[in-house]
Amino acid sequence: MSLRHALLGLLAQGPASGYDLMKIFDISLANVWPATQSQVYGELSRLADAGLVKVAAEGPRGRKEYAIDDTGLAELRHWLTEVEPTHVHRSDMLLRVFFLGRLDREQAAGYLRRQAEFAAGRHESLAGLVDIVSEGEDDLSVYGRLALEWGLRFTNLHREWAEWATAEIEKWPSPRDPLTGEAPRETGG
Amino acid sequence: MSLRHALLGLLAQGPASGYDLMKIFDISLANVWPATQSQVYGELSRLADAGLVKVAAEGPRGRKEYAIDDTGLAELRHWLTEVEPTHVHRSDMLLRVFFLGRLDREQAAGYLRRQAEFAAGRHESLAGLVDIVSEGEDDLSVYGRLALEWGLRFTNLHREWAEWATAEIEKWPSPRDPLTGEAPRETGG
DNA sequence: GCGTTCATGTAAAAAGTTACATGATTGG
DNA sequence: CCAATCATGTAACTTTTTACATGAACGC
Repeated sequence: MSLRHALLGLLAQGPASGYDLMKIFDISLANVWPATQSQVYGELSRLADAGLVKVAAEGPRGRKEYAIDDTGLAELRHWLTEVEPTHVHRSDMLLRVFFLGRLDREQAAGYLRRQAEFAAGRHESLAGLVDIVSEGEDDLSVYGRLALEWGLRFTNLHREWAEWATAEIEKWPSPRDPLTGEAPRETGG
Repeated sequence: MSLRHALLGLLAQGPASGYDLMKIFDISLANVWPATQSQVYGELSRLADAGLVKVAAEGPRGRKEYAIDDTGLAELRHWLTEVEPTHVHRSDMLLRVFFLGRLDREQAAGYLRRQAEFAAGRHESLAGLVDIVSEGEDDLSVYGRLALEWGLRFTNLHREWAEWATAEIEKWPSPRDPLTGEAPRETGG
């Protein structure tokens, strides 16, 4: 139920509408916990039903400003201090790696090279965030910078690993056909 | 639809039952794409309905051995070469980091220290896999070793980052209360 | 007036989790 | 014969994705 806690965490900074939260989400939390508009609005309703937040004010265009309640704050604190992170990672990028043996060596190396390039680009775009985020002294900015540092290290690891893996593959001499040196599988199925 | 492709990828190595696949999953793919028994059996049925795999043999205890079809192989190759990885990461561990400002400095540092320990433990358990996995010369082992290297680097990054972040927090002098040096928030809500 | 931004929702489908249910076969 | 392993499935629920639908208010 992390989306729920993400919303509680943001509302702990101060009241906000679903629309506001969605924007904050997109610029700050999307890298660690993406959420869609439809999810955010739905979860806010459920949060209000459960009494963890309440509609503190209504504005133009049906705007509802939500504020966190004491039960919400307690739940947030409980989640932060008592609930072990799940540490479940899914990566379709790494999943593909297991099956790279279905491709010939060049294609497999190409895949990894593209991953290195992707990671380099992602690293640059995160690096561009550093200046923007370095201003704020609010909790979200201060702690967000720790998460950003994680992102910089991660994208760097990603690139380095992919470059290493590319080189690794390229130095294997077509392992399954030592006699001819030919690649065992070609593009056509 | 990565689960589908994970199953196709495993079946590309040779025929297997849902039960077999589940075991292979648990020891090799679970770190990059966890799946439950109920998901595997369900997806195999759908895969068979879609004509990407077929039941090649039936054994004792209702065992169904699935084999990949040409359409399945084509779909696997298409996924490997044409479909961009989504690069969507969810981490409730990092999500919590954004909200660490709700805790006092010691609690926040404690959280990060626990993450460093967790990562160290995970690293050790992956390192233990190296010997086991270093034998196989089949595709899954050969390429799985690349993924394992990723895991070793990742857990190492995780630990280093968490240690860095702990130190970072500990050197902040209760930033929101420079006059008294007292922590601005205490444990009680 | 008109385009942009603000603002909220619903519906359906896909994916993933948890729990339950059932029973055959094998090895000691 | 009995425990462990093999083996498959269903049901209910939660979470996430995608698409659609609607309209008010603001600024120029």
